[in-house]
Amino acid sequence: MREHAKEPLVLMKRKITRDILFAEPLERYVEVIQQSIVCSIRFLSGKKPMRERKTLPVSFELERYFQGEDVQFSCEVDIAGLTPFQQKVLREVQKIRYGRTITYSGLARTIGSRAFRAVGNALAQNPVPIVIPCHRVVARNGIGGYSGGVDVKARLLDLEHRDCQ
DNA sequence: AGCAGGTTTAGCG
DNA sequence: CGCTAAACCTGCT
Repeated sequence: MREHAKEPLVLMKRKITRDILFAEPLERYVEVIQQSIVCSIRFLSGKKPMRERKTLPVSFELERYFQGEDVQFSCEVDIAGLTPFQQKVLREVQKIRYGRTITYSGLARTIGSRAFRAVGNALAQNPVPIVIPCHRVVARNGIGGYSGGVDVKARLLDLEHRDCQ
């Protein structure tokens, strides 16, 4: 199969920092990548022990978050590459407070749309899970989906909920 | 245009 | 209650 996809020509090489930290509640490693001021986060599936590396401010914030603390993340996120609709969704998600949840359809309503499916799609584009708490968006009858794995979502919600009680 | 998606709702067993 | 099917809206080929 041939691909003639036009690659965006981003050759600017900035300093890239890559941290690794273990999230107890998730029983999983989390990778934090930051170039310049923008960061991205993803969950690693590998289970074998890795060397942790915590240098970035956001890494320490995440560490506190995983200890059950309501953390205000300071890291700057770049969602300029996303569509206006997707940006709208993610910005709205940032307003959801710790321990609270909203449904896909409810979130769609607050941004003046009925596109609950598109909302889910937009959430899947979130480059920074947890910092933009897309796990707090749940299905009307159930937990809904999660790009990083539904079990991760469940553990995140559990972490926030047990702190709330 | 056509299709699929981190849903939702209704309809039926 | 559990399952299936159609509908709604956006984004990617």
